[in-house]
Amino acid sequence: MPAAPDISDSEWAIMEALWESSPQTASEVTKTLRPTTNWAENTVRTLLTRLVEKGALKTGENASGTRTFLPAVKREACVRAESESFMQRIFGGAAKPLLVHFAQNSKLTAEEIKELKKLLDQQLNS
Amino acid sequence: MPAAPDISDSEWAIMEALWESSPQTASEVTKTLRPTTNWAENTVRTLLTRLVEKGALKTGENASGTRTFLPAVKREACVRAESESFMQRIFGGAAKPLLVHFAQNSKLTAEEIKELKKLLDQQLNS
DNA sequence: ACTCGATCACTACATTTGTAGTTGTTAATT
DNA sequence: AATTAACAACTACAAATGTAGTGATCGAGT
Repeated sequence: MPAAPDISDSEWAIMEALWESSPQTASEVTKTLRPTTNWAENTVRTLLTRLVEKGALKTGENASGTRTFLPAVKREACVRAESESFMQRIFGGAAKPLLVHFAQNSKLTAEEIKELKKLLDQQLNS
Repeated sequence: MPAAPDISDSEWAIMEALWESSPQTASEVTKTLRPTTNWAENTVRTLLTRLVEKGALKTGENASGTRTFLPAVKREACVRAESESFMQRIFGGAAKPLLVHFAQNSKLTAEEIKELKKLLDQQLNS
């Protein structure tokens, strides 16, 4: 599996669309994102091209011979990479202060808190 | 308190140095960061200037009349802003998946897990 | 007074990012 | 066949970022 490339903000939106459902053609992606971004189709095409260059996407063809795009890297890998670099940048690489920060600054429901506690317990036996 | 401005990667290193100890002159900051970054003094000066323009730093003078720099925004506010935008970008703004991710992907010690659980409990009564 | 090192204020310049526009080709439609 | 709509491939261009270099000034030491 290829290393997760650097994916910018706008590019991330494109990736999400394709992780969500792929393959898609450029115009399909544009339509998918239209409600949120309102980008011109050429903008989407530029981003798609850049993502292919970066190795984040691969291309194929649909039945009518139109180029389609699909992820070449797993979302989970990219999330891990971005998370790692964020944690490094802001929390000096330490997970605990990060978790403390988000635990304190988010309004979590009682239900969510219960689940998180359970998850932490599972981390213990491993 | 001023809104937290956008602080880039390199700039963040400068801010950390000054949150850690301020005021500092440009050459002091350079020396402070030298071990980690090895930046030329002019690089540091450029970043300092940009941060002042952005309103992230203020300037003063030391006894010898040399310009000094000090934070104009609190670290905690910047951490919150960066964290917020990261959570938005990668986890669609939802805290729980983020917490799940980091809880699962970090090797936490038993001690840390205990502390985090306690912290989560405190979130309950509030 | 001259020189040297520190400080300042500008300028420089390649990359990356955000956001398109322009041109050429092709396939479907009158 | 001419028109038009998609699609593809380039080109555009400003702002932000990373990383300095240059030239002017000023105060300290010789």
